[in-house]
Amino acid sequence: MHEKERHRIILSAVQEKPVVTVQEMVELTDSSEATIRRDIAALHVQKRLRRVRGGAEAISPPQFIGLAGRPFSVNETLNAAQKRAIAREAVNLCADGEPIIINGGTTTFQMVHFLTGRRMPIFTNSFPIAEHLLKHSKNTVMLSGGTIYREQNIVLSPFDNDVTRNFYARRMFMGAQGLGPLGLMEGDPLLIQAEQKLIDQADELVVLVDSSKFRMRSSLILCGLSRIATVVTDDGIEDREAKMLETAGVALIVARRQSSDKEESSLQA
Amino acid sequence: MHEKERHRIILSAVQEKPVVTVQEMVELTDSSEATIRRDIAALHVQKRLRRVRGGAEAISPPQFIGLAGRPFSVNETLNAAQKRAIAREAVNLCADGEPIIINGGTTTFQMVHFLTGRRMPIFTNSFPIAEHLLKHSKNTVMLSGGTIYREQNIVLSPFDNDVTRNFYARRMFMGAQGLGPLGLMEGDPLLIQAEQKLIDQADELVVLVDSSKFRMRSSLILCGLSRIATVVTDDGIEDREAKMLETAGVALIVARRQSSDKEESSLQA
DNA sequence: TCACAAACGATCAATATCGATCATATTGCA
DNA sequence: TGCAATATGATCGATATTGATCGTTTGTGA
Repeated sequence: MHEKERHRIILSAVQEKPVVTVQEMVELTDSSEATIRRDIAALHVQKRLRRVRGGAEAISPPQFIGLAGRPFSVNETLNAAQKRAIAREAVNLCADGEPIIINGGTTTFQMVHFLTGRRMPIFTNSFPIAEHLLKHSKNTVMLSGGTIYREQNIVLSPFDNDVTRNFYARRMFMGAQGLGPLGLMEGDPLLIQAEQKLIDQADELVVLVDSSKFRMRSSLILCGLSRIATVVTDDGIEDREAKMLETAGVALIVARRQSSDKEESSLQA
Repeated sequence: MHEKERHRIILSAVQEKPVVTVQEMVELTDSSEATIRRDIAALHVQKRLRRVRGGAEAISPPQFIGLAGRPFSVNETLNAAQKRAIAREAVNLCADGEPIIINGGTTTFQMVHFLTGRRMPIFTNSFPIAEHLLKHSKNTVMLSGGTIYREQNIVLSPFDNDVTRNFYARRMFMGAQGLGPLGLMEGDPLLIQAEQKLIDQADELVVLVDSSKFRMRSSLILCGLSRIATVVTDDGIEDREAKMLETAGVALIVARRQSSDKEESSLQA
């Protein structure tokens, strides 16, 4: 990864939340601590961010902390490393110029960091995703119309005749609350509604779920496994669950987790 | 492949993505590193791009123009006091719970400051207005769907069947580039398109223009004076111009500047 | 206060990129 | 065709960036 690209990613991340750690940036950019420190130092003298012990913080007022309360940013730190690794693999599936749809959610939001250097038409129903992409990338951003729901952070119209129907993409990316033999499960009826509007606007459905989601259950089923083209998850997935996807004809991508295991292996004997 | 062709490809690539690597260009043009370096060096001295280690980046203003941070930086400070006073009067027309439509623009943007304590359904096609209302007010915010145009800061769909048609309000607020005997004038065709979609969704059209706009002319006419219900402007308006509005049956509200803002605006006709 | 761990800065080797040079290929023109 | 001019590709030493490893500093909690 090149210097400019890292800088963009770091700045992108530092806007999303007020303070980022060196470790997070290491995971995000897949480079060493030393490099990240040098980057932060360089960006600091450029006054593009402020260097603090442990990482960096935004030079300007928060600007980006979730919209309404906190449902977004609370969830944000939960399994952040996994979500980022998963998001990275998801973005790797995309080719420049290829239109994609990104459904709102905390996992899919992580995709924005890896989309900063890309240039593609992106349709989303997530206000924060649209906002971040607008401010930190050159992608063409399209947003669904309707009421902005603060808690879910999505834009949803009660009508069927909105602009959503006029957008088509090869791939749609979405998260979920659970994934089991019966298919994709969601917790919030509002999200189901939003997802159902988008799900038919793309050929391939790519589902981003950390491995804990295979053990989650919910009462609302969005669609069956057969509708899913690809699942991106982390290495916490169990053989039985992988088998389930395989028999359903779902492609599986396991995102490698970058850090967090070094402590274990470096023994003290 | 000819030199000109490579240059064209490189420039095209660097416009699409913020930064391109030498390697990418080698693959794209099927030529050697040395050639690409020479090309980049040549384009660099021509100031068509900026050379950086590992590749090249777009010459355009370092990073993010458009909305980033401050919505409309240049226009923002221009006549800010007047615009604020005008926006205050415009918001004073609204009753809590009454739905309104706010068209994007620098003057209408000022309305957000006076809407922070209100609670009403607000429909807008302006991304910054929606963003600000979301973060700093409890109003119900509805946004039109479509592509987000960075320069104009509006969301516009090329289709007629978007959610805009499903929203109705008593009043619509909009700015303009000029206001003369022939009616409301706008400079940007894109804005005309956006405004035409909204203009029929409200009974009363309220136009917010500082008094300098009475002397501005433009080539694109949005609608005649008769379509306008109310004009809000500042005390720089001349008698002749007020007369013009009166004979057209347009209500006029003159906003006083901040200094004596305890006084109510003088309503004339 | 002390011990400990995390974060830091400096250094060095490995790697990637660059710039210069020369050999080769292509083009333009007589 | 033959020749000169230019463009291109390859090579190699010079330079810059990166990642790892030190010892040191800073923050934390007992």
